[in-house]
Amino acid sequence: MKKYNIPVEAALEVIGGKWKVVILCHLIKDRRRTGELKRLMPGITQKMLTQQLRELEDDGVILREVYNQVPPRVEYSLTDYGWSLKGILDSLCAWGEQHIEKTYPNKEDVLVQTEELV
Amino acid sequence: MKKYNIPVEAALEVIGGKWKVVILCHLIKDRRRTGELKRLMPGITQKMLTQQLRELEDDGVILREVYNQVPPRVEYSLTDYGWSLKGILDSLCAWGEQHIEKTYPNKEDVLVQTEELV
DNA sequence: TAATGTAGGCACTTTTAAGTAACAATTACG
DNA sequence: CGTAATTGTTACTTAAAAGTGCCTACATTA
Repeated sequence: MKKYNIPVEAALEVIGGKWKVVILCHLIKDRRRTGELKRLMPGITQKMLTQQLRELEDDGVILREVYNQVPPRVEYSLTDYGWSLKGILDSLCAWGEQHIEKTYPNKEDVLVQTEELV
Repeated sequence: MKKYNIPVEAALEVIGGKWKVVILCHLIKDRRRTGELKRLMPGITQKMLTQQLRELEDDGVILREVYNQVPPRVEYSLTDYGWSLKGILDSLCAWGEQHIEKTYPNKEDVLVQTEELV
């Protein structure tokens, strides 16, 4: 069984890694289907997306809903437990914004325009 | 120059990875010297510790102070900018605690007793 | 004189994370 | 009948993160 030295490590195991926080930040705004998430995250590969979504699902923070259609339609959303991360995610997003502003004079240089993709 | 799709990625670049949040959680309680941090984080190697501390220093969230002594004495502490992460770190720690409680019936099984090390 | 304690560097190896590419399933549509 | 659309799997490869072992410096202390 996994051992932690301090409790925060347990949180990192759930939302750690390169993609999970980003995925959750999108799902906090809206439920999304797979293809939408892929478009919102131009860098991610199909494999990584599926893998991260599975792990988040296993940890109980997101819900995967399959609609019986062809072509298939799968939607992801936060569970109640996932919503308990809202405070953290909001703070992280806000901190990231002001960090960019602090670090780069004009954030247009570092921020890819994604709004259009939403 | 690094490009982000959403601002939160900038935050992850500063506090992402396996160790940085843990380091910051310790420094938020107290300033620490290198050896203390190493004892508080039994899993970390000297190399990783130094490396992560350097990066945190470069990002302006921690301060490295060298005392001119032999054997050397180096102390790390949060900068003002580092303190702006307090909300996030506190929330993460709290979430980790309740996640352990939710996930494991008795947390003694997963939490290594570190209190004695402090 | 030789060992101790502290912080850290460096070269190298291993492990883990992430990326690539090809393929499956299914039905509507032209 | 062949193709597009959507989600996902699998085997393989590459890149990044982390770990290992050995080395330095130097005043103090035994």
